[in-house]
Amino acid sequence: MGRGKIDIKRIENPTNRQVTFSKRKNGILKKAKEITVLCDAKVALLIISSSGKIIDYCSPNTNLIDMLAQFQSSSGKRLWDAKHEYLNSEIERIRKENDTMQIKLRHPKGEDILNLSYKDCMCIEEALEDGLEKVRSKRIEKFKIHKQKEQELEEENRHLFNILHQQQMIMEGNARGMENVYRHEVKDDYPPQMPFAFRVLPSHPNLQERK
Amino acid sequence: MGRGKIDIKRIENPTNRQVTFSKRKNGILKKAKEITVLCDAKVALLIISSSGKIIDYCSPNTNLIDMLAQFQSSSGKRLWDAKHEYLNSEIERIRKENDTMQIKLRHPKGEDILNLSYKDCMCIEEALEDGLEKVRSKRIEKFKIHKQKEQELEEENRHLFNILHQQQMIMEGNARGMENVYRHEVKDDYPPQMPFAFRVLPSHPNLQERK
DNA sequence: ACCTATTAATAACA
DNA sequence: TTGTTATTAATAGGT
Repeated sequence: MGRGKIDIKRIENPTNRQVTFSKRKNGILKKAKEITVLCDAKVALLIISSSGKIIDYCSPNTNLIDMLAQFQSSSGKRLWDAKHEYLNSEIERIRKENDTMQIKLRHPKGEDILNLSYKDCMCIEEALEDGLEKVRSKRIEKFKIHKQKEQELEEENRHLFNILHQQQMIMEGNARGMENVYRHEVKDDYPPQMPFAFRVLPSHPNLQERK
Repeated sequence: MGRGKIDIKRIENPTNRQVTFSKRKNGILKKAKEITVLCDAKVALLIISSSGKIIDYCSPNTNLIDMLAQFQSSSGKRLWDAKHEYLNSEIERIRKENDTMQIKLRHPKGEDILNLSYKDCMCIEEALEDGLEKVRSKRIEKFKIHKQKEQELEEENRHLFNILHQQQMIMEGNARGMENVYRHEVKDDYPPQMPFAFRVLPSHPNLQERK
């Protein structure tokens, strides 16, 4: 059909091929639409040209997913089922792992113990004793570190307090017009308008546990 | 094209519709094959007749899954991606749950403790003390039950032993032709050929823990 | 299934 | 791309 018969083989001329693709694509699309209407059929059509252009069609009374699902279930061929099955089995596997852990998490709380064997019961008890000992020793270790830090901070505080006190003595003396005996030892120039209590606060913040 | 022009509307005569379906189906299939060869295109075609017959075609240089995947990724339309994404997110969610539990399972063993806060450390220690107490009391409970069962079995064993011993005395007496004094008290008739030791075994099986 | 008159599709060209 | 048209291909209706 056309000005001459053609062999059904790849059209080498790219322009020609492109034109033929465009025309025949329309032809197939038309045929697809016709068979759906004439014969009450469902058609899904997907064409990808050599240049990568994608044309798709699906009968209006259905959709691609449904058609593919129907194809899959009735032909037994796998499209996405295989992957779905894999993912589902993976979920089931992890869920089981999860359940096992859930049970293991209850044992240290003393739950679900009675239906265990005496031996398993003993194992849990021993594990708890062992764990308790470890936690306790580590906690004590932590406590010692905190205590040491506290001592260091107190020391530092005391030191800072002394320096500030000294400085304030000088400031106050200076304000009254007295001789500046230790001027060279102090670098900072605090405004002397502030009352003493607001400038020196030897409290102990940061010794409490954060977070 | 044909002996007369037809309107593109549903063919009501079922036989006619079926025949037309068959012919046009072949026509579309031929066109699909031709465009693949002529234009170096890829075609996937799925036709389902009104009676449920499924016809599918896919260009030989590809396959349905690849074509659909290509369609999916380039058109953005969801075929199976949506479900895959859901399943994947579900897997991730459960995995995270899992990881959290893994960590929680390590704490009662005294692991991963040092990077916790002092407060959390104390919490774990207290939970362990509490759990240990519970497990221990339950274990003791179990032990008491076992002990009681053991006593009962020992009692029963003793009783059975006594009966058997009595019976054997009678048997042996009988074998020597002595008078059967307690014949009416014993119902079972043991063959007296066996030596004493093989017949009575007052050992204590089943008192060990099974499983 | 096959036949064939008739319509539909399309190859080549513009 | 789109349109035209000579020519081939598809197919409706009948067997």
